[in-house]
Amino acid sequence: MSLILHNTSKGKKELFIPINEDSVTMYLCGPTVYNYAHIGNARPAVVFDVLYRLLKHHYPKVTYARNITDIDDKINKSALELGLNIKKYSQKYADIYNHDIEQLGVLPPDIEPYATDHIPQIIAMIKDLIEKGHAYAAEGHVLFSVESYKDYGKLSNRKLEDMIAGARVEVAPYKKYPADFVLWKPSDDSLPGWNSPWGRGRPGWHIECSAMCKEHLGDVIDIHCGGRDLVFPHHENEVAQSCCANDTQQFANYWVHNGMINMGNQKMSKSLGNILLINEITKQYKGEVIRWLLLSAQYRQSVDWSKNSIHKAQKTMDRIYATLRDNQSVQVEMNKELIPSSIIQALDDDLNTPIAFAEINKIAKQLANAETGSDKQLYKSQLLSTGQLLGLFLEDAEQWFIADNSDVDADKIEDLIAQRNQARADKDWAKSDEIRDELAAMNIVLEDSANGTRWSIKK
RNA sequence: GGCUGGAUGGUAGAGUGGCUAUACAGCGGUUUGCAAAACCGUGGACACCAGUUCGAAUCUGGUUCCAGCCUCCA
Repeated sequence: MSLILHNTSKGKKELFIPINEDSVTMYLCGPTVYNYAHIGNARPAVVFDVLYRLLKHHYPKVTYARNITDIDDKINKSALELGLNIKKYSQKYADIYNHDIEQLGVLPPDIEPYATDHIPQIIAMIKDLIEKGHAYAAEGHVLFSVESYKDYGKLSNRKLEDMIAGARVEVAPYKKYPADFVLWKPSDDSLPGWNSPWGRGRPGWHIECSAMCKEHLGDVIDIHCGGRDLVFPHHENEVAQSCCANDTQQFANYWVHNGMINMGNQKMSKSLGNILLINEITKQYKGEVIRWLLLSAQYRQSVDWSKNSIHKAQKTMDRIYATLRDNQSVQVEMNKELIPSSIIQALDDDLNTPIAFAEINKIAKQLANAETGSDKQLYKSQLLSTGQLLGLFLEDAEQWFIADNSDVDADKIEDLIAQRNQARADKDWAKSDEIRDELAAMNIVLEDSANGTRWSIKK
C-alpha cells in the first residue's frame, strides 16, 4: 500500500509510514464547545473521517482520538452570562456537535477525550515543563518559554523575530518574552478552576491537546489533523509542549491540515459573523448531500459554500440514487475487495476525493447502462462497496426520494396518485392532469414509469 | 512587512510535457397520453508576458490579481 499525505511540517507530500503497522494513531483537534456547530467544524470531521476509514481499510488497527475542548474563556463567558453551569453548558454543545456530524455520516472516534477530564495530566505536564526549564510561573500564570525550544516555529515555518515584528503578540507584564504563551492561568471565584501548585486556576489553550495525546495515544503519534487555521499558534505550541515534555524530536510524524470554507469570497469565521450552522442546513439537505459537497473538493483547497454548489451536490446524488433505485432488486455483495483500485489509488494520493467521485460517477453510469444481470450486480456491488468506504449511498434508494418530512401527508398524496392512475387507466387525461396540478401545488413531483408512479418533494 | 496556497470551460472541480477528467447547467436526440426521470450525442477552458522544448495549460523566470495564517477561529 502506498498512502501519500501532505505533511505540513515538510511542506510536501510524503509516503505514509506508521510507527507501528499494527497500531496506527491519529488525533484530530475537535471543537471548543460553546455554540452550535457550523459547517467549518464539519469539514475536518468529515475529511478526517475519510482518512480514518481509509487507514482502517489499510491497517488492522487504527486508534483515532478526537477531543472536545470544554474549558475555554468563551465557554466561561457565555455560561456566566446565562447563569449556567459550565459543565452542563459545554456538554450541551458537545452533544449537538456529535449529533450534527453523525448526520453527515461521520463515524465516532475510538476515543473522545474531554479537556476537563485531564486536569491532573495537564498539571503533571506543566510541572514537568517547569522542571525541565521550558516553562516558568509568574503571578499565578505559568508560561511556556518559546526561547527554550530551538525548533519553535518550525511547523508553521516562521521565525520568532518576524512574529515579534508583526507586533501582534499579546504583551503582558508577567511574560519574559513577548511570544511566550500561557499554560496555566489563575481563576477568580466566578470562573471554573482547579487547585494546582500555582494556585486555583485553569489550563490555557493548547496544553489540553498535548496532555490528551500523551495519555491516550503516546508520546509520538502518527498523524495529527486539524484546520489550516490551527497551524499557528495552536499546533506549533502543541509541538513545543509535547516535544519538550516528552523529550522527543517529533510530536506527530504527519501533520495534515484541511482548507477553510468560504462564504462568498471570504473565509467563514466566527469573528466575521458569516457562519452557517450544520443544524440549519440539515433541515434542508440530507447529510450525504452535505458530505458529498464537503468532499467534492480536495481537502486542502478551500471550498466555497453556495446555494449553487449544494444544489449541484443534490442533483448529482439524486441521479446516482435514481440509478440505484432502478436497480433496487439487484443483489449485491459488500466487500472491500470490490472497491475499484482506481478509487483506492485516488484516495491514497492525499485523499483525492474529486477523482474518487469521478470514478463513482463512471461506475454509476456503467450500472445505468448495464444490460446483463451479472454486470448490474458487479457495478452495483462496486458502487455500494465504495460507498461503505466513503460513508455514502447508505440510504435506501426508494426512501432517498421520499423525504421523511412531517409536513407532507403521504396518505393523502398516495390516495390522489391512486385516483390519478385510475383516470389514466380510463384515459381521462383531463382529470389526470388536474390531479397532477393539484399535487404540484403541494410541491409534489410525479414520475410515471413502467413500475408505477413515484412521487418526491420538489427541491 | 513575513510565511502559505491559489488563478482551468456558464458554474464547481481534478489532472497531465503530446492522449475525452468528472459533475451541474446548455444544446440536439431516444423514450413518453402529458410531464418528469433516465439514457445517447454535443459545444465550451487552462490569468498575463517572456523563456526552455519538435511540442507547454502542464517546466522555468517575471507580472497582475485573489485567499489564508502571523489575534480567537475548523
